[in-house]
Amino acid sequence: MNNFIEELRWRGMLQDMTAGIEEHLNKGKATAYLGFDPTADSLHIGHLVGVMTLLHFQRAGHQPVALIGGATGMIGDPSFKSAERNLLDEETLDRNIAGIQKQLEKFLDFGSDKPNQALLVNNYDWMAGFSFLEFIRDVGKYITVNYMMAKDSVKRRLEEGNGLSFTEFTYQLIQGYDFYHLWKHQNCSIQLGGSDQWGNIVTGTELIRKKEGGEAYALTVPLITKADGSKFGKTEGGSVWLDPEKTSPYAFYQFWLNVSDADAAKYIRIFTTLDREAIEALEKEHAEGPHLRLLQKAIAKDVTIRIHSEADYEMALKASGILFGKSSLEDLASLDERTFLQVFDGVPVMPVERSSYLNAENVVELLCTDQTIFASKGEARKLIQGGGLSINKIKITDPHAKPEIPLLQETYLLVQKGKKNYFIITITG
RNA sequence: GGGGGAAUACCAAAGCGGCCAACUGGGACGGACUGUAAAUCCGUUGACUUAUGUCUUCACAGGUUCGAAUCCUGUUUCCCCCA
Repeated sequence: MNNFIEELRWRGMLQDMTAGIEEHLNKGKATAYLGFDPTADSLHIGHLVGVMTLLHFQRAGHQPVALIGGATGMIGDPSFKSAERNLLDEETLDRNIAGIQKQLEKFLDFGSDKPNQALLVNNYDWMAGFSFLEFIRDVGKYITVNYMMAKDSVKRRLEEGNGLSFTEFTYQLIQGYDFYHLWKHQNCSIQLGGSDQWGNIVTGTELIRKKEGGEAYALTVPLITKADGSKFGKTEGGSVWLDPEKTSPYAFYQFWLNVSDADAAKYIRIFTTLDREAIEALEKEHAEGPHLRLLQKAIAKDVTIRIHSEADYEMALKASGILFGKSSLEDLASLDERTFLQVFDGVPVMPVERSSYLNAENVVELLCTDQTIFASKGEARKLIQGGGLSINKIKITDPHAKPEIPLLQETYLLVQKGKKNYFIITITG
């Protein structure tokens, strides 16, 4: 059994913890929980820090509990949000919970043969039947309004003058009660969470102490930041999801590969399970040849395989080589149709009839068959004149030239607008 | 309520009768370089068109003029000062 706290500490995943937690953990197997909001049917990589925290907890021999906030998700945490959330209906919640559970199984061992098997609980199960009267009598009684108002999350909302609804105000009590419930019924003595959850977590420890004189602990992990100050986990396309339907394994792999040097050393500790020696060796190598981006590749590989699969990783690697390597028409043509379509999965497609392809006066006309690739012919012409357009990896320089480019698989043209924007023209008919 | 000023393309900001599709900066997008990076440099940034031409733009609606983003009238909105 390795030391959970030590592990988090060297990985830079320790933000704050309550006194006595180390001693408590040293006594033997403990149980900790961490909550996920079921706001979507998939987790995104922002959730990954929490998931990894639970993973380390289990690897340290302890029992992790993933709590899905079926009840709290109906309310919305006021922490660091400026406006109240829309309430989710039950049907959506059920779907979201199922999706999230499936993803958690890739990290945590839910096998019942383990003494420290992971558990998945849904606070809706114990909150749904809780009557208002019972709640204010059994829970509300122990926590003063003064205490609740002193929380940063609440204080901020009051100061901003927008106010917050009673429902939101109650959030910390519900979360506090979750902790109490798990403490009471699952012997769960620790709540883990992002640093923004600190206030909510200690409301729980407070409740446990006041209600039953019990001991409970809190531990938070830092919010992930980027060196350039922009928000972590976002691309132009939005969040990076774990669900391959929302973010393709290729895009997922690319996200990690594009992490900046400044962030890579931090992220490899947080998002992979590589041990300290391996990471330090990689860092050393990376420092000698930063352009090889060994750290980024290591993170991308580890995370992609875990979330998706070895095969998805291979595919992403292959796709990246074709898209960004010094690949040629031959490389493209060497792909069989199935692989080609997988590599370019998610790329916008513009269907063109074979007759209009054959009759096209020039490249621009072909490219502007509809608005998929360019909004106007002028735009297409300008880009071509600026040297920014390739078809099947061949740079087009003359907007008036006839589109005499061999089709891939007799059917496809791969259009490259700039370096990173790909489109496929499918010749039909 | 009285007085003054302003409204320009994604944003900021010039232009104040023809040389204005509109200076410049930022952003965005492309190119070169590179590590699918940062920094730097270069180009594009209303639409159409075989470029050197046409069409629609400078709050809105009218007007003056051969000709207006630029002058006049009205409308709307915003800002400042005095009450």
